[in-house]
Amino acid sequence: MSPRPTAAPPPGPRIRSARSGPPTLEEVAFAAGVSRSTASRAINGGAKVSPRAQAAVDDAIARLGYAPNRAARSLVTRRTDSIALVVPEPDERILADPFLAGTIRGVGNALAATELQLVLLIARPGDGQGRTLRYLAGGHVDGAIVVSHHRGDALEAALAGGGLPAVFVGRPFRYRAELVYVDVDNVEGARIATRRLIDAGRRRIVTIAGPKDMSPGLDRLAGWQLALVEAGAGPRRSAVAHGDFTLAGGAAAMERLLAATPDLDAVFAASDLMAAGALGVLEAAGRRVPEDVAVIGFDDLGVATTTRPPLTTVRNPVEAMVRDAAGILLSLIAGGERPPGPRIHDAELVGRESG
Amino acid sequence: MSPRPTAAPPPGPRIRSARSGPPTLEEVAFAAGVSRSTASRAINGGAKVSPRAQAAVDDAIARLGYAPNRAARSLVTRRTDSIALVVPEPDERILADPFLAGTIRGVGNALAATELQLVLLIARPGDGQGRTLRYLAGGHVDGAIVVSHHRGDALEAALAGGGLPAVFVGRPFRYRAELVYVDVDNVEGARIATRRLIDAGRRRIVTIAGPKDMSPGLDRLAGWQLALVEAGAGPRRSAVAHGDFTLAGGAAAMERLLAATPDLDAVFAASDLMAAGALGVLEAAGRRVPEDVAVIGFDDLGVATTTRPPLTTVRNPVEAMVRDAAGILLSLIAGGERPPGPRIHDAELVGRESG
DNA sequence: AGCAAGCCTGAGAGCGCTGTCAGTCCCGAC
DNA sequence: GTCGGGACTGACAGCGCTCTCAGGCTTGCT
Repeated sequence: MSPRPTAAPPPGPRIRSARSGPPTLEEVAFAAGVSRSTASRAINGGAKVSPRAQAAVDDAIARLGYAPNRAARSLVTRRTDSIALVVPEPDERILADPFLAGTIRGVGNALAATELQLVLLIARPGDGQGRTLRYLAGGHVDGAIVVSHHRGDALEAALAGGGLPAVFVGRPFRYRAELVYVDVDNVEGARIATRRLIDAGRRRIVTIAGPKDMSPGLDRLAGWQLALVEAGAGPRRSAVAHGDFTLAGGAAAMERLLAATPDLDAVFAASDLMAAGALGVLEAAGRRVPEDVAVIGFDDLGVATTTRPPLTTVRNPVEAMVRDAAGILLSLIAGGERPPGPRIHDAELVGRESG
Repeated sequence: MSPRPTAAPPPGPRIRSARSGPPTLEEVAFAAGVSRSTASRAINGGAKVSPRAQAAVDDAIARLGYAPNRAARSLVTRRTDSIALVVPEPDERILADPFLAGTIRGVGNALAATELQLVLLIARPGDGQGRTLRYLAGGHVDGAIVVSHHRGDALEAALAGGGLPAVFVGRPFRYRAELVYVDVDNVEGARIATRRLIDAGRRRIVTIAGPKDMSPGLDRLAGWQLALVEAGAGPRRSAVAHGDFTLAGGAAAMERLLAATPDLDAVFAASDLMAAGALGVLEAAGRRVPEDVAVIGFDDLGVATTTRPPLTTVRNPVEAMVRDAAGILLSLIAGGERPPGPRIHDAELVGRESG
């Protein structure tokens, strides 16, 4: 019983505390004149609680400014009411920052309607299996959304067990049937971009591909190849240069391409940032865009409109994709069935001036 | 004692142990042949624990794959071992995404060495005092880093009480002595940028300022004015146009400026994104950059190198700034003294081609 | 050899909350 | 008037962990 000494400390100076900590359920119950159990019931769901008791508790909560202690609750319910967003360390070679921002926005939106909190886990590369995995396995979150991982990420293996509900954003490099993921249709996106180039009469279409250890890099390269094959033009080895999704990487790749295939008249870059890098090199080489060389990028996450000329690109619906992932995760956590296959979002061509 | 009924529930599909949930301290202690207390001591700090016991516990932990239950620990220690990163909803008018990414990277780095977790709180605009404030006040985190808020954010008032250790990144719009913050020297940054323009012989230097309800917007405007006054040239009213830190906003502002001050020969934009927008308008208007009009931006967070010509700009050391903020917060949480004043980082001019 | 002083260790009491279980109370029905 | 039953309610047992308290045991000193 003893509802804790309600001694009066110096007039509670600030927002919370200065008293002996935030109010507890015990105090709420006391203030409402009911038992702890009833107060608890009134707070959660309110089934089997008389309107009178409910009102009393609600009132007490408001008066005291009560907020349930998450730790205590989670200790008994075994739920944490928070999910992890696992992102790779945003190093130099990252897909570009806008991607991260879009991701966060998407998850944030999806979670806004719930009481779930977002715990950001930055998977540091050197860390390997360490911290992140331990945290995830430690039952500190109810589920996880994993973004943009590289080949060999231990996460995939660890999460494949299905112990923890998890959804990947972007096809896991090493696919396993148990893994749930959402993605943009990278192959198709690259295909339609390349197709546009072909339809415009370009004859020597090269590509700046992404890293070989990231699925978007691979898939976009495949789409480019596919389009060429469909058009009856087998791609040439010298027409591919790998970049690392950065501006500088794109520029370097463009230089290699120019050297290997001087007669190129179009380039499909696997990311806008790389396309931007290519633009610079092209200009320095005296090639006009799009007159001499058409350029198409991928992502449309911001950079595409800042370049000159503005980039024709393929829209990567990050936000919708991530919101989707969050929705699936929520359902998984609620005990829903694992969706039969990945959820692939359409990639849409955005025509601008570069190609 | 009873180390939990090892009844066999339907084959627990969990990632960890098919037993009943993750291992507990009790189990570790049992495996190590010591008491729960000793095991606990061995895990935390290990003071007053014999090497023998310590080794036994370490071994047991490794064997069992034990990870402390955060909820239980936090329930008794009253610390949550997590801090909040409060970011505003990244809406259209946001300072630009790279800022967010840099922020996250900075905090991540600073926290990497600790056991602290990062909880991301997205302060939705419509939400007002709601969720975010309640969460912060609810004792769910040990401290908070608050980023880039607008005028009137209720956070400032709520956090000024000092109940929760908090550090702002960017000068709070309504400054209070109790508020701790780190910032880049916006005034000085804008001043040196403008000064460079003056020294280059530019005579009619206009500015695309930021929104009037954000401190960086105001401060950068002030720096521009300061430089002009120092040079003996009072700024003219028509030489200022406010943008909203976006590309489109910058473009619109540039158009207004061009109309109001056709003879302008230099523009200082309060952000690179706005500068990029201005670049487009300038080109469309047939003004060459930098020959006819010099352009300098602010931030150097990525866009500056993708524009043509590349932007001369002022580097905003976001990452260092945020890392600094995290350091201060950590010290605050540890009971350290509140630093006497804000920590202001130097803004550095980065010369490129636009001005 | 005897005693104080450490050094380690184990027992135990909760932290705040939920959920089970056994009532209590008030009905209408018999 | 009594009884069965539904609607609510309160007591209580932990969830897993930390931390205070008392020891038990080894040392160091006299």
